[in-house]
Amino acid sequence: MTETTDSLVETMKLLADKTRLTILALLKEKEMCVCDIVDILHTTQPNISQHLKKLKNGGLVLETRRSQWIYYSLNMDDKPYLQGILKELPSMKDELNKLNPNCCK
Amino acid sequence: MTETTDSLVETMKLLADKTRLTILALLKEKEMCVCDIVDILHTTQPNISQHLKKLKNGGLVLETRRSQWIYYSLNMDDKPYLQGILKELPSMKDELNKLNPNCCK
DNA sequence: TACTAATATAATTATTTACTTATATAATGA
DNA sequence: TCATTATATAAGTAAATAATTATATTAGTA
Repeated sequence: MTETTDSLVETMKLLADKTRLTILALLKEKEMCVCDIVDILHTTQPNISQHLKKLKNGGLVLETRRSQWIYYSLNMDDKPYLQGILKELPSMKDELNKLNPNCCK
Repeated sequence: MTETTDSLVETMKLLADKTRLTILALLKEKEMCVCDIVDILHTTQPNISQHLKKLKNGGLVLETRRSQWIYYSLNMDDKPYLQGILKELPSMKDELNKLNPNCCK
């Protein structure tokens, strides 16, 4: 049940960035496509794309393609301690309401 | 009950380093003085001292001086989610047994 | 097939940060 | 007071990394 210190450090590095932590907070609400996330976080698409890649490689998110959109979802399966961390973050519900209705349509 | 994202990021940065994470794993077992930690981690005293300063500033450890030694102890009071993270780390009990008996004496 | 939209990748740059070496401070004891 | 031990601080360097800009890939559609 105990992880190696090295792999835990790698996971903590993923969480030690505001953009990535906010992405995880968003995905806690619901799965989202890249354009949704770019919309909310006010940064560039390549920036989000690179952060998502890191989160995916670290096993924190899963991706599914549905036609031209790629949806990302939170994966806490093998990291139960994530729940306690993400619980600390403020709710992102307000941001979800502001989503561009033309995104992923 | 929810922290700001910024302050959570700062805490995650503190955890995203192998030396600091190992220090926390050690302090989970018992409070220790600087020379104990230097002994176990095979690095230099200034290096440990600087890591301890960061952990202290981030509120993750407390320090107490007892004559010429300064003891550090884990402080999870306002960060309950730390428990779940540190639980993932391997036990440090073996390292404690190897401690130099002349340290802090 | 050509065009557009969504997303990923590559290369560059600037910032952050861990570690090292040298030095300073603080406490103890002769 | 002087010497020693424990710890902290300062300055410099090298490595890691987030963001930007440009370009590539993939899917859908006319």
